[in-house]
Amino acid sequence: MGEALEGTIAFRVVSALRDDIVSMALKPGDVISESDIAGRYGVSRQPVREAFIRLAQQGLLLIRPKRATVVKKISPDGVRQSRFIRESIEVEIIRRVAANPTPETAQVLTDLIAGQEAASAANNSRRFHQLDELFHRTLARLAGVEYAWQLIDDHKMQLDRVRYLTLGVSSSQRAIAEHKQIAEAVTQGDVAGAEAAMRAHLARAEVLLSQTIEDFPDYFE
Amino acid sequence: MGEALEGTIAFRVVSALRDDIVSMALKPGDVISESDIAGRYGVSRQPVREAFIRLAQQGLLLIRPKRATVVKKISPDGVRQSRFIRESIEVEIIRRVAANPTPETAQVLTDLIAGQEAASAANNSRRFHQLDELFHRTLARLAGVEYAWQLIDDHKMQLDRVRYLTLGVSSSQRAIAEHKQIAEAVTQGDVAGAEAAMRAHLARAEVLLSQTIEDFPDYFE
DNA sequence: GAAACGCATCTACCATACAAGATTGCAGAA
DNA sequence: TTCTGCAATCTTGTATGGTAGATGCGTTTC
Repeated sequence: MGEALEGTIAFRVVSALRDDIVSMALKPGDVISESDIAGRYGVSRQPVREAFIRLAQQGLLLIRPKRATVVKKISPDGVRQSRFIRESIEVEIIRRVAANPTPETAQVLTDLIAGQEAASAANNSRRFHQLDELFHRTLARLAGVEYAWQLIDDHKMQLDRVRYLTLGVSSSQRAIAEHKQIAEAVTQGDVAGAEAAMRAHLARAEVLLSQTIEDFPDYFE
Repeated sequence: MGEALEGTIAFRVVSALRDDIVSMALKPGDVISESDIAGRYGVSRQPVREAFIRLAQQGLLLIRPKRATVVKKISPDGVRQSRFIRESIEVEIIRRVAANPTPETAQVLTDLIAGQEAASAANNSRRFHQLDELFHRTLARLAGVEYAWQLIDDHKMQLDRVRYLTLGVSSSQRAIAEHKQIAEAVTQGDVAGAEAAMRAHLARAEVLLSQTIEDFPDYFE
């Protein structure tokens, strides 16, 4: 659904700022001004301003007119609703895929899980994370709604910020086991089972939020 | 999740252009330039440019760098996936509401339906449409995920453009009957029944798309 | 001492000028 | 006639100056 203006200064600024925000190099509550960022990147204020607009629309910045622009604090309720949205869509996806399983489905999913096991054995957590995301995006593709995943991805930025605060906690073994459950139910055409497995998989990360809020109260609103 | 810069020129331009696009006053494929719109509204290019960026991010405009900006044609696949997203979320919403029905729930829903019957009797289609939308948004509020509705609303713009091409076709009587079915299942705590009723309600508008594409091929990609 | 006022100084917003890529159409040559 | 190439003229992208609103602090006043 988006646009395509790569190569422009504004686009580079957007990418750089988004990475800084999601990786917590820019912390929630930090105030940044157009002039500030413009000077830091050696560009004029104009493309920076446009980058601010884009990032504000994605929920990462809060523009307070004539006052300042701040890195948006993480909204616990926003995180909750982002999870709701993700679960709603992913459940519907897994239903559709499980309702019409094909040989290709089984093959692709088992390949991805094998890749995750390899990445886990090699302690390559970055690769593991990439494959984890690819697993979910592939399900969306198999359901014919790849754009829907893009939507989830946008909202996942909010969740990723929380995840970045609690790095290393996730057990890759458990995630792999859950992916196997999902894949098995899907290939057998077990719609209800696939849905239950997906809900369980998504619910597992839930517990972290309240603890994270206690650990980093200044980053939440 | 959004920002809050009402009162600015850019904001006014965004609203005006969005209304023009959704109402088909600006047709898919129409080329508009920053200077063009700026002159038409008596403002400078700057706020218009920012409005373009926002609308492009919402999927209504397509900015082709150094070439032109065009009103985005309607993507049949995009419409299909927007429906998928809406159905996924609204089904999950109705499940949650039906799982925990309260006296307030029943009261609010019956009030809204009564209002729709009044609007239908008065042939006030605009009012009817507002209440129809409010019915769905209220369900989101009752489920505690009002922001999720805002997400649906963004995507509904695509669907609304199609609807605008087929105006007057919807039977308000049938819509009211379906709302009653949904409300009844919800107040009785019938989760499965509420889900089925909601799916049927959302599925009813499906048939229009292929016919609309044949009638207005130039508006689709 | 405390509260109200005013000014310096931030900010984002808007207007304008310039730059550079893309398109169009015409002119000239093959 | 057809193709090539250049130039005028579109477009969006970027830079910069000025404006108005919001803030914070020091001064003044009661």
